Order: sequence, then C-alpha cells, then structure tokens
Amino acid sequence: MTTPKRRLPVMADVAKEAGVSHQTVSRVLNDHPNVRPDTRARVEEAITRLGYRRNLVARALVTKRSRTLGVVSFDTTLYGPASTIYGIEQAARTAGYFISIVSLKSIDAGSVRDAIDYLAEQGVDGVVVVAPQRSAGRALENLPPGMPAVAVEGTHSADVSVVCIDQIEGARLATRHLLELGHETVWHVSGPADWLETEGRIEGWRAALEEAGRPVPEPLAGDWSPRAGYEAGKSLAAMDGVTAVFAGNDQMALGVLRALSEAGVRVPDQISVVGFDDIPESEFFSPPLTTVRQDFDVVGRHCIEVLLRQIDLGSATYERLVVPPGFVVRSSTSPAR
Amino acid sequence: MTTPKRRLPVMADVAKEAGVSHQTVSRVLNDHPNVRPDTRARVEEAITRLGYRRNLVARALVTKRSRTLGVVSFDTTLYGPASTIYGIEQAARTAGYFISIVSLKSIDAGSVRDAIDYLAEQGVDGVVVVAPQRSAGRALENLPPGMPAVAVEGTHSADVSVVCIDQIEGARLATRHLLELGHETVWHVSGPADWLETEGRIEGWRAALEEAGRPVPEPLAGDWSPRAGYEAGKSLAAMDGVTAVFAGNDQMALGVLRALSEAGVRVPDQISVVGFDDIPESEFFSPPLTTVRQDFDVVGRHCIEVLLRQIDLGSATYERLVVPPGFVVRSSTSPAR
DNA sequence: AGGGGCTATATGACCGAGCACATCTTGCGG
DNA sequence: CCGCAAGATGTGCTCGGTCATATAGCCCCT
Repeated sequence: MTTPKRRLPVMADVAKEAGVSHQTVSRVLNDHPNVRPDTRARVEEAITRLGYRRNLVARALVTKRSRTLGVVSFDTTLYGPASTIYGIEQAARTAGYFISIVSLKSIDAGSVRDAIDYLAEQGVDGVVVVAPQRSAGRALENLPPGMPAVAVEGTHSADVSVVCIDQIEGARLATRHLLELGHETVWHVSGPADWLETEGRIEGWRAALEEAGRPVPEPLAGDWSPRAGYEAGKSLAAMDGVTAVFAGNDQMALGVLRALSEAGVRVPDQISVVGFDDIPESEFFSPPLTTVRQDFDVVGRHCIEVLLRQIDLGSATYERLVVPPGFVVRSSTSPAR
Repeated sequence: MTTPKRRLPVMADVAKEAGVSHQTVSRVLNDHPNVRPDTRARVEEAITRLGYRRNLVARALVTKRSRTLGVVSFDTTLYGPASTIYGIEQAARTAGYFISIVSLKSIDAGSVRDAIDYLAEQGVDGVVVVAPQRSAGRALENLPPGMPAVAVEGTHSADVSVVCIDQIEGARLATRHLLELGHETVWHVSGPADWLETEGRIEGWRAALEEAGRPVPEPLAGDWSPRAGYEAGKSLAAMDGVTAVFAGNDQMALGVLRALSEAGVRVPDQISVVGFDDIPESEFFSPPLTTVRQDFDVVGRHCIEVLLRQIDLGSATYERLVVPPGFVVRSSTSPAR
C-alpha cells in the first residue's frame, strides 16, 4: 500500500524517508565509520521499510568495478571443468563477486578471444579461462589491455597467471604404481592432441618408464570419451603382452574396462588399469578404479585468490600455482602375475 | 602512440574522432535506420581506429535492462544441472544475453531466496532456478516484484513458468519395459526425499505397477550417489525374489550393478537393472545400462525461450512446458527367466 | 572565551550510455 | 522557386549511485 508508483525505491527515497541526504545513505550502505549510531539505525530502518536494494549497475558505472568475474570454459558438461567452476563460483561469491560464464563448444583461439572480448564489454573485473588447449592458450597472449586474467592449466610461457594440477607428477604416480607392482611396461590411452593435460600425462608416463629403463609403447590416441577408451581397450585386448594400462582419464578407463570385460580379459588379474581424475563414479566401476585424484575444487579456489590479488594490487605480477595430485588405489590394479 | 591517457575510449571520443555527435555514434551502434551510409562508415572506422567498445554497464543503467540472466542451481557438479546450464548458456548467448550463476550447496528455501535477491541486486533481467527440491520451490512463491522467472522441474502450483521433463512418464517407461520382459514386479531405488524428481519417478513406477496389478514393494531410499546405489544393491542382493530393479538415476544404477556383481549376481541374467538420465558413461557400464534418457539440452533451451518471452511481453503469463523423456535399451535388462 | 581539530552531514559534479526533443538537411510536388 | 514532409544530426537531461569538497556541530585545550 505504500507503493504509489511501480518504480523501485532508490537512494533518494530512502534519504527522504530517513530525513537525511543520499550521501548519508550511501555511507551507511558502505559501512563508513563516520555515521552516528542513531542516524545509521534510522537509515537502516528506512531501508527495510521501503524494501530498498542498492542498484549495483549504477554503482559499477561510477566505481568502474562490476564485482563480476568472467569465466570462459570449454564444455562445462565435463566433470573437470564443472568441478573447477563450482570451486570458482563458491570462492568468488564468498569474496563478494559474481560469476558470468561463457561456455565454448569449439575451441580455437578465435572463439576464446571473442568470449573474453564479450566479457570485457560487459565490464568484468577479470577473467579465468578454463580452456586447457594449446590453441586456447594463445588467445591469452594479447588480452584486452589491463584485464586481469588467470588460466587453468595454461601454458607456461604466456603473460598470465596460471593455476594447474601437476599433470606430469600425476602420470608419473600412476605409471610408477604399475611398475612397482611388477609390470614390465605400461600402455597409455592418451587424451586428444592439443590439450595440455594430454601432453603432461604423456610426458609423466614416458618419464617414469624411461627412468625405470622400460620400453615405451606407442600411446593410443583417445578423446576423453568412454567410447574412445572402449575402442582403445579393444585394440589392447587384441595385443600380446599387455598387462598394464594407464588411461588418460576415468571415462576412458571405463571404456577400457568395458572392452576388456567383453573380450573376456579379467581386470586386474590379467590386465591392470589406472585412470585419472577420480570422478565420483570411479569407485564403483567394475572393478573399482585405481586412479589419480585431481582436486578441482582447490584449483577453483586458487584461481579466485590469484585473480583477486591481481585485481587488488593492480600490478602485473604473474604467478604460477601448482597443485599436487593425489593417488587412490582401489581394485583395478594388482601385481603382475 | 594514440593513447595519451590510460582511459578507455568512450562514445564522446569516437564522436570527436568521426566529427559527429555522440548520439550519432549511439545510432550507429544500435543499428538505427536514419543514418547516412557514409556517416555510418566514418563512425565505424573511428570505432575500430580507437578500439572502442561500448560500456554495457552504462547502457544497462539507462535502459534498465542488463541483458544478463541469473541462474541459481543446486550442485552444478551433477550431470543433470551441468547439462541444463550448458543448454541455458548456449541459448542465452545466442539471444545476446549473459549468464550469471549462483550455485548452492545447501538447499533450503532461504538460500534460494538469498541467491535470487543477490542476483536481483545485480540487476538481472530474469532468473532460471534449477533447484528441483520441494523446499526450493517455495522460494519462488514470492519473488522480487516484477522479476521474470522460470523453474526447472518446479512445482505445479507456484506462480512461475516451469520447464520440466516428464518424470512420471519416464519412470513408467522404465517400469513397463521391465514388466513387459516378464518380471513379476520391479524394485525401486529412489532419490532423496524432497526432490520433485524423486516423487515423480516413484509415482510413475507405482502407477505402472498398479496398472498391471502387480505388488508394489517398498522403495529403497537413496540420495543419487553411486554409494547409495551400492548400499541398496547389497540389500537387494540379500533379498529373495528380486528380478528387476529401477534405479532413480544412472549413478545409483552403477552402485547397484557393483553391489550385485560383488554378490555374484549376474546382470541381466538374474536381475535386470534400469537407470535414469543416460549419462555419457552409462553406455559403458558393465553391462551397458538400459536407461531413461533426459534431454537436458532442450530443457535449457526451452527455459531461455520461456524466460525471454516473459521478459519481452512483460506480462505475467505462466507457461508449463513438458519435455518427453526417451528410453534407451541396452544390455542390463533381459526377459525374466 | 576563542580557536584548532575532529566528527557528522550535505551539496554538486560525474560515470557513459540512451531518450526525447529540437534543429538542420534534403528531396519532391506544385 | 517555394513549401513541406521525411531524413539526418545535434542538444541536454536522465538513470542511480559514488567521489570530492564544503559546511555545520562538537569537544578540548590554553
């Protein structure tokens, strides 16, 4: 009944209601110290009475800070990006920032550029790019001027901060585990070319093999999908002497397991399999999957920390934050017979 | 070298550069018809020369339209919400809208309210709420005035538009499939209480059973997680006469499969299992899972369509859009022996 | 009592666009 | 060659906040 007009109340309305100036209302809203307690109370009461909310758009216009962070990501449907973004969102909101998401389907440098430009136009205070392809990384090399940015799993070279999980170490963990179980060597089903994760995992796997003086078989190329793992698994089942397989991620490991099971190969008795990611399902695969654990949540949180630091300092100091991977042993690996 | 100041170019700069007024620049930017071609060209050239981008924040302030849509969702890590949001994002971006996401960990009406308020403050033009719990639905019953909203899987009663997949029909499909294979009855591992999907799936399952005049066993309560399915599967394996199980989602089905396998029960020979969702992994479960297919992508797209319609019309006409589920038969079901 | 140094509050400009309206062109019919 | 309507462009205000600065009130000290 106290709404003669449809229009939402603005600061001036609150000011009038409380018998002060709009500036005082602003002070109350921004927790300025120099406001007498009773004035503050009066203003606060007026605010709730009118149901006033401050207009963040107007605020952003003058402060030139939107308190919104952009996230550009490749296929947010995948477990990794989805979890990372979840971590980002939680951390950002706690810090009082909004998250604006652009999710890409194709991943050339051009579309990443476009996405960043798009977000820049909207006035985001910074961007985190979750697009761990080599080509996507290139888009970060000439950002809009003055735009703070952090990349997840980015290249080492670019002029941006990077937060990543140690892929090489993860792959080494997986490979060593299999080697220590007595396997002569380890086959690898890799992710798609151009992905930094793919490269890192191949590198770590190869390194572990070479350190142990073992032969390095040709990796089987996949694309992260269970289907690709399935195809690779069929090839592996048909080959001689395969006793241990390191799949580039858990979904491909699932496909491998399926193919081996269809081929009548028992896991882990005849072939041991390890994955990468530790998705929630992998504990219940048949058999439960031994895998490298990635803590996407902390990656997300670190991204926000790094980004906010960059925004607040205004300076261009590029950090590189490496999160160590974990390793969880379940039932898909066993000693070589 | 043409940057005497750090400040980004604004409309006035472009205007000066092109020798016109800021209003003409605005016209060019907004594709107004009444601009002479050569003027337009001159302005466009000035824009690229200066690298001008329009400030959407300022634009939003005066137009009172931010071209941003809010999404509040429960646990964006789950496949369903993640896929829905993906669809939403794609559709929104094509329509020229940004997406601002708030992802909730706990899901009471209060936190949904808070999230919506938070987004309202930011000035979103509308919200889609992906929080299919009964309690979350209640938060939609008194939205900020004039805020267009659409709920995914929302309650029927509330004064909001709803886009949903026909859960009852999906469950019925699953149950009938098992009945038609000759199973006497079908056990059900349900989702967590309070979820609308849980209720719908129980309802459809029960209806199919009753229509066929079959006994309706007590459902086993789960929580969508593979672990819950695993526990339920252990119980099921210990029971007599169980030949068919309808799991509330694919992850729980995975847990059931695992438990049965551990108990030495062969699927589908001894027990048939069907899931719900059709996550990308389920085709490669052991055995490949027969399941109800939900097209989250089209749900997301429909959300945006409905929401934009509501925004453009400004009117409060509430729609209810029901997407039919699919059904995909794989190898986890077979005729009763 | 007077003045210095605070604190508390008010005033007006400003951020960068769009909108309404005014003004100046242009084209065309009579 | 004039008049008039439509087309093209410019002017000034507005959106709803914050910032810089001015001003009023207060306490304390000499």
